[in-house]
Amino acid sequence: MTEINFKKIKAWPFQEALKLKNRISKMNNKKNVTFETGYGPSGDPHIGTFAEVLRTNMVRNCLKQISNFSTNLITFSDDLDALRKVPDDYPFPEKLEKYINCPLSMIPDFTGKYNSYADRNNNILKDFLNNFGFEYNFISSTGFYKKGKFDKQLLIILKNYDKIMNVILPTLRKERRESYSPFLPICKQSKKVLQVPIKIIDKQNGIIAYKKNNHYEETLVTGGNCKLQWKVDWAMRWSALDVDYEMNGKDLIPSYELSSKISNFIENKVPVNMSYELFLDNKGEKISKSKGNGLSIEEWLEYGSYNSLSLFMYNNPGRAKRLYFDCIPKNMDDYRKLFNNIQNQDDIKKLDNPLWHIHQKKIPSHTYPIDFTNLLNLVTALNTTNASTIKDFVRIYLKESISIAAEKELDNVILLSIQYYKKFILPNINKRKPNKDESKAIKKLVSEIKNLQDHINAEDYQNIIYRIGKEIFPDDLRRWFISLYQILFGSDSGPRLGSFFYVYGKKNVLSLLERSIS
RNA sequence: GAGCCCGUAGCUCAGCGGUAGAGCAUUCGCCUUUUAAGCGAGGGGCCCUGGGUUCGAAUCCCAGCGGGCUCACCA
Repeated sequence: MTEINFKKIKAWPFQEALKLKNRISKMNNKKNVTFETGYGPSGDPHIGTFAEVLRTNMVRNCLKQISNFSTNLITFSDDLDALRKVPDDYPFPEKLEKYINCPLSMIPDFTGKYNSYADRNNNILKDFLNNFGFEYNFISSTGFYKKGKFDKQLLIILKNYDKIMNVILPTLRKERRESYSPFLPICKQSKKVLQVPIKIIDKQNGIIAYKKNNHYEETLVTGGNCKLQWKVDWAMRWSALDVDYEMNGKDLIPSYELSSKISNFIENKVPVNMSYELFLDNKGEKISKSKGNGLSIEEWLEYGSYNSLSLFMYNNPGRAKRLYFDCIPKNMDDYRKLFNNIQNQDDIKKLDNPLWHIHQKKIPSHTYPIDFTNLLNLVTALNTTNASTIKDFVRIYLKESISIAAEKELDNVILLSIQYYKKFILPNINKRKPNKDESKAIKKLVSEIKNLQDHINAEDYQNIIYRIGKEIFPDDLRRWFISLYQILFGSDSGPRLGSFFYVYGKKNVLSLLERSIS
């Protein structure tokens, strides 16, 4: 095996993996490395959450490449967290309204398919992750709290209650300081997560009390009776789950710093961290579920491939990027370019190719045989949503035959291009009406085509078009073609008409022409 | 107030030590049929400014000037 100097690899996941390896190497007896991504299932999974898992997995993949540590990736769902607001796009808002401040995992799923509201959102995320072929350990916060898997850390936090409060309180406003507590008791009657001041009753046995109506109610901090306020919760998880690496959006940089300080009073475990920039919508504003701006995972996948989405997520995580529909064609084409590049790259150069990271070093052997933008032009030019017509034209264009595997990719990308065309191109197309002369010529075209026998070839069509063009625009044949494109397709250029008519079929051609002059 | 990101062609951006790049836009040329699903050729740049490091800086470091976002309530 040749020695590779990984410091020279520029790809960011390798640089992150090196940072992590250096840290881990200093620890004694460390054999397994844990990556964590956390998310709150308060609504449909956000594309940012998804990006975080994707990117974390890329770092994990690189660490495997440069070291012998075993690794695992935790996807942690903070589903004991309370519902604060009903998502705008939720189908049953009035039903959900009643459960404000209740843990997400204790709210029923009103769609009737899952065990709970959180379970639904968790499963949608898991489906996405599975489709991308990730290995991960999904952890439900609720499950861990209830099984007592956080009890040890909860007791340590209670023991160091004052020290932790001293770290947190200065970061809060006066009003919030009055009510703040790292422990949020879960009311046994209302099931609500309470944000109330607490009194410590028994540090040893983990008992606290909070004011309820006119008396003090006692509760255990352990066993899922209390949840931690999230910054403390985060720090607690690092210890309890032994987290070595975790990313976060730049909005959480101050929280990461605070949680790092808090962890000094738990078990002193702070993961290697990377912060990434947030995604922006087409106006340059942060995308969020509540605003519904930007793009969701589903929306991307409706018009673009999984791989194009992965590529977008791979590129420049440290930069604020506009995430909008127009990113899709560019990333579809970039993917194909990089795919072609990687075929001839040596083993070291491959490590810098985004595809190595996207595919977790298992590069596929084929991809779609035509650029997406090219295909979009074609679909636009043909002005059709018929997949087999489009495919026939792609065949003519490619000339050489394609493998069955590539053909499958082609079928898929044709469907995506049709979706894209319907949504973004078709609404803007303006076919114009023919003028008197043009109308006459098209009528003549119709009657000549009608008189031909059924199996006409492309050349025959082309000859008729030329002949009629010469009669009506003897000095400017070019204008004849442009006119036809404008009238039939709503654009100034298009496919060679003879070939198009041939592929499109006599019946379809006649109806297209007749419609244009009606 | 603090933190993060960005300033490169008209626009959107890539490049991140070794000749300044792509797509779109623009200009010109090319259909009596051999890919107009366009094709070919061009124009367009103090790589924000000023210092530093270097044989060499758009690229690395420092300072400044612009622009944007985020956090300081919740997560």
